[in-house]
Amino acid sequence: MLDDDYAEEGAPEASPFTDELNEPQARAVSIINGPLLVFAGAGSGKTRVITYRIANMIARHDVPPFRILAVTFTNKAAGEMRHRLEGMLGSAAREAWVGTFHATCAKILRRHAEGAGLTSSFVIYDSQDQKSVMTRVLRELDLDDKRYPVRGMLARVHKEKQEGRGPEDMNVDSYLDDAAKKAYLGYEERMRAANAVDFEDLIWRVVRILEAKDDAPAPVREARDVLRRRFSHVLVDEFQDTNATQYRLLQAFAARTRNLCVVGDDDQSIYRWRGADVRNIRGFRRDYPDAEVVKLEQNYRSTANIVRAALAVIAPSPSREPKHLFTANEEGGKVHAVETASERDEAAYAVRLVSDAVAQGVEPREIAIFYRVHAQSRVIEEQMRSANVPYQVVGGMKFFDRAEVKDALSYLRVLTNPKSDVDLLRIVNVPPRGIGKATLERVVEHATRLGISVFDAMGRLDELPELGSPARKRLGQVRELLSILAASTKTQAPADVLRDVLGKTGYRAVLEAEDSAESDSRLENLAELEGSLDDYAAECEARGDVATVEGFLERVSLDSDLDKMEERGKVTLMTIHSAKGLEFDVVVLTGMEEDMFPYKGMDLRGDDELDEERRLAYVAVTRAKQTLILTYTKTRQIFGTTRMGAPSRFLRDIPREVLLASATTAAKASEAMRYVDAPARGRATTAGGGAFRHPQAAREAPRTYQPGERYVDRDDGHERYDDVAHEGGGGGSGGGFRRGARVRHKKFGVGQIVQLLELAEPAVIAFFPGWGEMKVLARFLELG
DNA sequence: TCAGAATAGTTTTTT
DNA sequence: ACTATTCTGA
Repeated sequence: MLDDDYAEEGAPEASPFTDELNEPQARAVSIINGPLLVFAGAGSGKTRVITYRIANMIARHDVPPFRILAVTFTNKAAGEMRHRLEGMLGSAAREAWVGTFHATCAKILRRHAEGAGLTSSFVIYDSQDQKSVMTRVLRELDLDDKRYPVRGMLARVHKEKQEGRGPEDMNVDSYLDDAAKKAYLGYEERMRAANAVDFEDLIWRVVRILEAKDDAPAPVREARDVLRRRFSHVLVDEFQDTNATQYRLLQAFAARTRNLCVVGDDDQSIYRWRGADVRNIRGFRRDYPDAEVVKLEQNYRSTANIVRAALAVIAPSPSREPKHLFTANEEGGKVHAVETASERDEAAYAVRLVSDAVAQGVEPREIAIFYRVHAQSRVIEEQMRSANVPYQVVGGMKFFDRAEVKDALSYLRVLTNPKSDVDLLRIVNVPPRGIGKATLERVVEHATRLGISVFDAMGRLDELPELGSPARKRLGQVRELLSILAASTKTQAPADVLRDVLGKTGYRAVLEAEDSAESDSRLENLAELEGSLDDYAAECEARGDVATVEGFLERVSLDSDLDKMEERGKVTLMTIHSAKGLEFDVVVLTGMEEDMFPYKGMDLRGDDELDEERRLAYVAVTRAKQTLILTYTKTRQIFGTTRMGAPSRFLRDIPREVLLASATTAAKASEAMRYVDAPARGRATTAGGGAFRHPQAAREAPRTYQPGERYVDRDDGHERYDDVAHEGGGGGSGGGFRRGARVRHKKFGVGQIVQLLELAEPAVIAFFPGWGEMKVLARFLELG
């Protein structure tokens, strides 16, 4: 299987990176010099190829590890890569630069802060912080936030930055452009005064150093020359997700040697809305016409049926790089498509499925439930909790987004960088110190006028004669307090600094005095934060580094999942976006309805967005190794109102041979109930037992399918099968009680039996309109 | 200054 | 329906 040239290099059998590579994989591993473009299909062993390739460079070709730069988009991917490299090469691997774009650039900027016009204590503003800055800027510009919403303006600024344009480079063709330009200028000015950067800055500032001309100031040129010589081999994963500046960064780092390897899959480009540009892949061929191209097309992850489903989903996508994903894996079970009655029913079904899988011995960590938007997780969580299935939600409200944690972090950030206005303004009156809005506005305005930070303005209160003496005194006290705390930052362990902050500011005391469930949970969260500071310190010590508050803060801003994904024994709930790069034995993909997936926001979405949704569906499907279940509901509560949904077009793209369609009992029962209610409006009732069959089905001869799959046809043109999984329950107990029978309950009214139960006494699950599926003892029911 | 009321705005988000 | 922010009145 090995590439000939590669084999000739005489790999001893024990060498870990020659084993089990197919031909294109081996080729990708063996080409270490010159530009290389690797198309890595889903599940094609990409991570292995990347790590083997790096190992090959170091162990066989004597490339010094510290000359290697490998960039990823997530910390998880970087961590995984580092881990595998260490497994192959031992400690030598630690010298290679393996990290995310942002972490790598942050590290470089700390080192070359002067060349970037920063001081090394700069803070990284997250999107909340950025929003505060922009809000303030727009207010100062007196721009109407109806016509110029904060989010929109911020998005515009980020777009400009991602494409490497400063405010002065902007095209101004409209009032909106003009406003955006002013906002951009104001935003940059505020960020500068705060010694803060956003995520885009991290990349772009390094690019600007690397691309500096010879007339640049000396510190910039020095930094540039150092950085240009820094790496001999550059590699990037998930190349389809790079934006313009990120691509420039890679090119600049690799300019000297041209040893640039990009690995990606255009079919998995799902971050276009965030500035990622798939065209970079085509651009790469243009920029490096001599690039070798390798395609990894064999899928090792999924069953043949899942691969077939995936290919069917992606096939209609236009302008794809030609490639032929295939697998030698076993056929596997069919992909299930399950119709459910409501999002609650859908969630309940997903949870039932998950517990069944666990009961059958599947590791919970090998099971995931996906959804398109995070809002869908709530119902699922409820069902998981009531079924007692341990789960974890990835993303959503993060620990570091909690108000009290943000407060504490803001204190820490102010202590390391008092210029950080967002942080200072967040905590200046927390806990309440009697500093009012009017007072702060005056100080902020003064700071803006002088182009200085709020903290600095607080040190020049004598320039603000209009301030009353109580306000003056209180502001002075805060400044004093912060200075005292800042002094201890230098000498104390990070966790002690936090304890000091919570104590000396009275923050903890206020929460303790409150003594509510809410305040208790806040205190707990703060204790957890202290814990994570301790963990951080321990880690640093193990590595022989000094633990600093700054170091911790950087990690917090760049690590989204400090709360690790590694949790054993838990089922994972997450959006499809966060599932990229992962794999699970069992995947339940929920919300497969038009409007939900493909997602349709408030405005009509164009073809490009639709294509991206399609790729997202492809990503979702290709996460599954063994079992894939797609669920959709007939009705869904959205913004308070109930919406009827049609099955997703992606569902319909999957060929029938690989699909097994079914419906939950509730879905069928709700259908039946609609029908039972219908006679009043003139629809004839078919005699006995036909409750699950739509009237139209009675007129047509049912088509024959495999045993166990009873065909159900309906006038919406879709085909479904009876739910095999739930067929079994309840043999023949109970006189007259049988599936489909109409029953009356004192409280719930008229309903229909969906399942018979064998409990201590006869019981059933019955569907009652307005109540849903209820478990009731038979003695409380009458027939009819 | 603060609490309760009104109101707006609800995608995805590796960093 | 829900929540996170903003407004308003005491």
